[in-house]
Amino acid sequence: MPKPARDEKAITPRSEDYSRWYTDLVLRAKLADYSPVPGCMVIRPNGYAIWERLRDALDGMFRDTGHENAYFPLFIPVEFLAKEAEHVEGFAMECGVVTHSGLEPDGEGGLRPKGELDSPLILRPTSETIIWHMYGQWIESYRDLPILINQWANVVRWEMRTRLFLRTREFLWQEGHTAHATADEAVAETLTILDVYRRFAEEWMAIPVLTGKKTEAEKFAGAVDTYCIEALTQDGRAIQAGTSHYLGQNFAKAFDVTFQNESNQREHVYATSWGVSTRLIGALIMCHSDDQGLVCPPKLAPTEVVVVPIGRKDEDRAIVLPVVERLREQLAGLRVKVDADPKQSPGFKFAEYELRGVPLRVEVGPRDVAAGQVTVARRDTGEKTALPLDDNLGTAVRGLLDDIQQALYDRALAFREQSTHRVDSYDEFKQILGDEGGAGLLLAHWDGTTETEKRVQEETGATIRCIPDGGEVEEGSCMVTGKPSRQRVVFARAY
RNA sequence: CGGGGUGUAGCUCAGUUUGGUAGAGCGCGGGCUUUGGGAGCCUGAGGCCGGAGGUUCGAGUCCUCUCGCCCCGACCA
Repeated sequence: MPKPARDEKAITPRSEDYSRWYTDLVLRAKLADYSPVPGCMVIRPNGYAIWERLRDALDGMFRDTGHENAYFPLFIPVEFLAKEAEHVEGFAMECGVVTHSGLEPDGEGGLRPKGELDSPLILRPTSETIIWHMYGQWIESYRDLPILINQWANVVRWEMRTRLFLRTREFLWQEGHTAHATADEAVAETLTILDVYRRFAEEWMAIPVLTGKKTEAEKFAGAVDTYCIEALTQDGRAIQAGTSHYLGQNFAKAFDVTFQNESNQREHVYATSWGVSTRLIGALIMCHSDDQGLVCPPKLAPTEVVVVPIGRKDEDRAIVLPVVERLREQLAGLRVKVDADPKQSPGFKFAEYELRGVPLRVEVGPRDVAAGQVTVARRDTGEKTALPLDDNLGTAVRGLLDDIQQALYDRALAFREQSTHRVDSYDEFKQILGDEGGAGLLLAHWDGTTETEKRVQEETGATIRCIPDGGEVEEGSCMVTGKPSRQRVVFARAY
């Protein structure tokens, strides 16, 4: 059944099907595309540009906190994975494994793997094992510590159910791996990074996040403690946006990495690891965007301002284009794109740059020039205002970008607050959660056992997202078992 | 791997009931007219109808086999 032309050009509205809206947006905004290999994605220039901004900002923050970059290989000997018991259990099932090298004709016009490797290699699902193998060779004394290394890399996890940016079989991320002489120092490192992640989410992505500790069931395979930043999407689901792990001496013991301390005693090294991935782009989309497409915070937007000159007749262009040039000078230093392509209509361009999430659009037409102004449209609110074409224009535009950055954060925070519920009984919990879909964050008492946590997950689909930091001590009783609890934890359905 | 669905143009799909020249919308190329919210008209290009076998004078359509993909269940940044 043919729909009206207008509908065919729009993406699926959120109210109709949130998950289709998300996929439509990613594809139509040309952020990413499906790959011929199921579960993998191609990150297209529009999406990769966001990743680059995000990466560069984080990279600066890592450097500011004393870290340096390095690169470890994609291939890991399979026996490395076996060395840390919990780690194996967590990752064995989702490892891609390389068993052959070379190809030969299969006799049917195709190719088949040729030489079987003596020992299979795994594609890193994360790099703790190979890194700790190397650290074992690099660390002898406390004088070699700490080691504060980060790497930007791809990793492979053979997931069964995938979604663009949120869960793919190969994804890009950064993984920090640090080695310390004391537990205190390693824990401090874990928390330093957690704070970097929190600040990054809030200040760059304009996403308010909860920070906290994961439960035993949710923590990283091989960690002593996993800390996380957890965000809330518009459809009321929690999304883990970053994790920072205190690994204790688990990997040092597995790889026998020891150092001599100042009193000449041998001790196992203390470790941390921490990471954020291209999933952040998924979180960004789900937190801010609307039915018109991507809404990108100015600080992360590859293009902050798009200038659309209006009018194709030569006399119109003669009036408009000089003004555009003047604008370009006033906006120097900002990421500005001027789209003067005469083959596309202004209306098309408006819709297109809204789809792509450009925070601010400046329209310059003959009517504006005649009135000594330009028309400025905010992506976050859709609001159009006229700005006088004078020497303050550059300042005004910069001010608007700052406003948008702040407004996005404020809006997301208000939404989170309004979507957070304190619940005291399991009945109330189930009622608020409903049968399916996101239902916000539920703060409830929990008895601290994995059994109860699993039961809640099986019965409601909600998981404990974190035991929040700075949570007030409040004597209570577990909503399920009635056993004592001293703090509320955060439950939600999650991505 | 268990349950359900679906394969026809780049995309979304009609056509299959009742076998008879391969279709529409969007997108794409060219031309003219257009330009303040996804422009209009004209004109083109584009298909091994998932694959193999069969029935038939004739198969997108009927029969058999096969393959791919999608959705739902166990895992997950």
